[in-house]
This record gives sequence, structure tokens and C-alpha cells, in this order.
Amino acid sequence: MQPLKKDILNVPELPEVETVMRGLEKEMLGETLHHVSVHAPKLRWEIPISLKALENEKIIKFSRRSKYVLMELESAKVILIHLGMSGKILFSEGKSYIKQKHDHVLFYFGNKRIAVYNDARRFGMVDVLEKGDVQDSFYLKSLGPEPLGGCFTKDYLYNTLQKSRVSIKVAIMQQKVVVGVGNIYASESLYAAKIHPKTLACNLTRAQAEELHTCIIQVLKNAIAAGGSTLKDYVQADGALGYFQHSFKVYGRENEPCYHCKDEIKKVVLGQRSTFFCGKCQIQ
DNA sequence: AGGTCTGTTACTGA
DNA sequence: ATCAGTAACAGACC
Repeated sequence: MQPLKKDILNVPELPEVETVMRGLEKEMLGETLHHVSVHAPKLRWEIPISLKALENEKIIKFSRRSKYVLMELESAKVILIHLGMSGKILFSEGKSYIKQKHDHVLFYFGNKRIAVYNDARRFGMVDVLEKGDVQDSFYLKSLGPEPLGGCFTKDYLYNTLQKSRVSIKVAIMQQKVVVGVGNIYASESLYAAKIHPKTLACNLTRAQAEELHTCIIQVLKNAIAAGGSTLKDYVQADGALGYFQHSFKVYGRENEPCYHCKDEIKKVVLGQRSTFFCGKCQIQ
């Protein structure tokens, strides 16, 4: 149990990425990016040489798309950052910085400060694109709607699920259906909506799809709120940005009592990923 | 030492 | 072409 729970805190999903983005925005927006130093040849993919060439540019905008953080520079170049499964960003003072294991990219900015990208498993990515190419890029071109954006409507979700013959758990984790819902919040959303994760997506009633729509949004918003509250003092115990203690109702709680009915939480594997649910509260 | 865990893409086959 | 299922990636932790 213990190692699993520890791992949970290290996997960024949409709320964590949103929190990281807001933290970067708070510290770096309007500052000058002096230099980018790359200490690894590749993460998930090659880190482009052009990243090293970014010097003395003002940072004019931060945004998020799915689990990607976008940092826009005044030259209309955009740095894309994905944290993968173990990526972290820490702020450091240039004077006192000591390179840690897995520190791969250093963003020197402002008054001798550094935003350090650290990623043990190297499943993340850092790339730089022209602003006009971002939406149609390899990374973003086939992504579905943002769960907290206007395109993710109840009608959209119901209609999309009707065409899908995978389990509802797998369906809401598919990026084409909706972005940003990873393994943790998929289980949490289905528990909140009282829907069994093995239910075929196309078998959801309209009422179930609408309830799930509501729950996905609520679960993500609650997590973002929890993350936002940690931003007041972004330098946490381990110094990492965007990681916060958040309690889950089913995730990682196999054999523990359901908070609603006291039945034991069960675990199954769906789409190669562990899935947690209450067999009594979540009907198939 | 070998299993587990994760997000995303690539591959395979229907 | 599209969909669904599976393997792979890397490193930490037991």
C-alpha cells in the first residue's frame, strides 16, 4: 500500500498540470528567459537543439492544453512541456543551485533564478514550436475537448460514448474522447457518478452520461482547487511545484471500506491499468 | 531479482 | 481506413 500511495503523488494529471502552469505563470510571466540549458539528449523524444538557442526573450503567456504546459515567448515561439509520469519543476536560486539526479532542463530567468525540469523516468517531453504550428502539431493535433472547456458538453459526451465499444473506464481515459482524465481521476469520476467501470461505454443511459459529465468536471475542479491552495507557498517540503496531498475516495484503496456503504473497495485491471471501484455503489 | 506502477505512442490484427 | 487490444518505454520502490 505504502509504495503505491507514494507513487500516486508523483503522477501528474490535469489538475496537477494546471497547478504547475499557474505556478510557472506566477513566477515567470513577464520575466526574461535568459537561457535554456539542456542536460539530457532525450526524454520521451529528442530535445531539439533550437531550445538551447532561446536567449533573452520575454515570456508573455502561459497556458495549458491537456497535460501540456505552453510557455509563449515574444518571438512567437512556444515551449511545450509535458511532465510524463514523473516530471517535476522546481525553482532554484542560480547561486545556490546544485544539480540533482535527473535534472534535465534548466530555464534561467529573471534575476538569476532557475526553473528546473526534473524527470526520473524521462517519459515527459520538452519541445519548442512556432506559435502557429502548435495546434496542428504532432502533440496536440488529435486531442479531444478540454473537460473544463465549452466543447465538452453533455450531448457531446453521450453521443461520443454511444459510438464506443470499450469499457467506460477506458473510454474516458482516451484522449480523443476527453483530455486530461488519467487513471486516477477516471476511477474517482466513475465512483462519484455511481457507474461501474466495466460498463460498456455505449451502454450508458443518457442520464448516466450526463451524471458522469457532471462528476468529471466536479472531481477535476475540486482537485484544481486543492492544488491552487498550495500555490500560496509554492515551495513545498520537497520544493516541487504542483504536487499536493489530495485524498482519493477509491483510488489506491483496495480492500478498504467504501466511505458510503462500507463494502470493500475492489481492484480490477482495465486497459492495462489498475481500476478501483465499489461493487455495491457502482452498478453495471 | 522480479513484479508493479504510470501516460502515451507504436504496433498488430480484425 | 478505423477501431480495439497489447507491448513498450524508464526508473524507483519493494
